[in-house]
Amino acid sequence: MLQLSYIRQNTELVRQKLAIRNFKEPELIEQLLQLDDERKKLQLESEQTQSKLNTTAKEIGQLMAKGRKDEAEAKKVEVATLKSSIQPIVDQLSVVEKQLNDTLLKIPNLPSDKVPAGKSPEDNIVMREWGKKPSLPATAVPHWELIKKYDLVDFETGARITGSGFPLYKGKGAKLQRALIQYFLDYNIGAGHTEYIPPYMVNEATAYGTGQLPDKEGQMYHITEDGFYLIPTAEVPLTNIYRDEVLKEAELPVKMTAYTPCFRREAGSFGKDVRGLNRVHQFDKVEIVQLVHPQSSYEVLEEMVVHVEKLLQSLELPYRILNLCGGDMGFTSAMTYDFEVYSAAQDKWLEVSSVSNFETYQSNRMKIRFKDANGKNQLVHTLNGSSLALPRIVACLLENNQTEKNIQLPPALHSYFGNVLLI
RNA sequence: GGAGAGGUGCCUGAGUGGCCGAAAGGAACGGUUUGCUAAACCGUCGUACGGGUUAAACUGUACCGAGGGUUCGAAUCCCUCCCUCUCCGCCA
Repeated sequence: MLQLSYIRQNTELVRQKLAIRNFKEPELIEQLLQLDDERKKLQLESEQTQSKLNTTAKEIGQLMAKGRKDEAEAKKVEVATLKSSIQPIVDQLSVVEKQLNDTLLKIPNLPSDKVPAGKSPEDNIVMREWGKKPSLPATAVPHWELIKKYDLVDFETGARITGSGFPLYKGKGAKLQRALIQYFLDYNIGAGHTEYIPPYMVNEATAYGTGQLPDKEGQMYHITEDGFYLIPTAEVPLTNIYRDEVLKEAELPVKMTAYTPCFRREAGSFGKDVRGLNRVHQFDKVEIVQLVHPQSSYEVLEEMVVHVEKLLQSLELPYRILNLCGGDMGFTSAMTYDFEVYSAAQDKWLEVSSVSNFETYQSNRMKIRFKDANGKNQLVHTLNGSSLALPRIVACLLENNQTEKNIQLPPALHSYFGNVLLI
């Protein structure tokens, strides 16, 4: 969440930036400031009374020790009065604090200066495009047909085991998943990321930390009996590793990576564009997360973009990079680049990675700080990106590399897959 | 799942009702000393939100796993929950 002190000091700027994001409830800012004023007033009042109460309690102790019982009893009456006068203030204070917090949770992150204004995906800016769209044989078919032809993924059985959108990978289809995961992880480790295998379920506090709650409640699978959520991305457990920590400045940047399955309910997305692997409820993804010094976060964002680019290039998949406009960006992001690969048989761009800088939006919730040179605690900036989400990569690999008789994987995968051809 | 023990600051660990935001030791940081390293010595060494100030100084409140309760007063007593450890059971 945003920092209240920042909103207080830069109210006008905050309003302007939220407008770039097409934020629908600008009146929340005004409410927030009013609530904060009220909070301060109540806090001051209750603390002053509490202070008096505390000193009186100490005096009673001293009087008792000296055996001056009557005086002590008189003081006790005094304390009782103070206590009854403080109670309504404390109650009111907690109500206001709750409102304040709830309001703050409803305000999205501020877009950075480089974020274009806009309302919908049409307003995203294509930064660059790489690679040549392949010319496919006349017999070329979309990946869901290739999957059948080569018996790589069995959607029907997956649906029978669980439900639609839970693919059952099989044979070389399963092996390809494993090869890609291994390849992506090795690549990230090579760039200095520490590998983790985190829990795949998280508790409520963790889901709040990265901002999945309360904003995206309906998108996560919820295990109500235990109060857990299935992770929609490794970002959630990874970033929360450092929740409530104060790092040393020298420990930055913290670079992490993890493979995890990801679970998404994607409510309301049924219908279009959901065939085959285009959109599923359970998918595999390798994620990178960084905690960095505020000064370098935008530099790191660009580095992460290049990092993902090189990975896509090694897979020889044509891609383009979008600078997401304010209206299309996620709630918690200050700036996001989306990566889309070209799916030749569908003639479509499919999103395979999203690289974002959250600045202090997440770290403020999670209280991830570092001690700066002056000994002051500052919030770190958090960033993350996919490198990469598998299903659509698989879809493109299959489609773009199909020949009349087989599918030819790019050389980068050979040592991971064990041979050149995928049949 | 059953039985027991326990959760205190960066770490170890003392503290069983007021003198405790918390002893002591270690680590870390700054300094003195020193041919270098080591050692020794001195100092600093929690967080959040307020008040105050140009900024400090200074100051208030809260926090000893979380939430309630008892009490004039709670790290300390009571209740609930969470977590960790040991043993047993079950199980990949």
